[in-house]
Amino acid sequence: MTPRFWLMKTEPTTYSIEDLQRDGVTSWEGVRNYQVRNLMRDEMRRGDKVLIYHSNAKPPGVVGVAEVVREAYPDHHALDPSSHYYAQKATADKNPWVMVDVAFVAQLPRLVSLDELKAAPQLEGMWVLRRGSRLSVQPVDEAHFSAVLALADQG
DNA sequence: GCCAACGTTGGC
DNA sequence: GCCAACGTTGGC
Repeated sequence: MTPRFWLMKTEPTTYSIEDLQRDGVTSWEGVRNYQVRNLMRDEMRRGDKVLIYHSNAKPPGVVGVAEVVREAYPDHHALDPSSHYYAQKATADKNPWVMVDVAFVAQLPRLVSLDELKAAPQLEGMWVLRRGSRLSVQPVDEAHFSAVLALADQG
């Protein structure tokens, strides 16, 4: 099977790459967008590699690498009224929301900022650079994935 | 804090 | 099923 590549956004004030390094493995709960749900449920596979991206950060950018270690399973937070991720319409019988587990792989030697990603011609077409792209989980070409890691090793 | 982009909701 | 209102994302 072909290895596959992703980018996942997280706000560092909520959950940062440092948090992931500390935890080792974490469940990626709280996705409440159907496009993203479908990608996670139908496309994400164990062993897939993930760029971890800090959004709403100064500056925003890619900070690390993770790996999918558990494929989609029900996001029980959707059923918990006390959870920030409570989804009023979800029931135990009909809970549309899923999460995956990801494991820490590496922190990049340095943050590769959104500005740098935009400026890199080899990253043209990367989804995160698309205007108005709001997918918090998105597929990444293998070439783009490698190019981001290469950028991190430079400068 | 602003606001553009865009997904979701709900009245009709 | 249309579409205006509303909510969220996320860069700036």
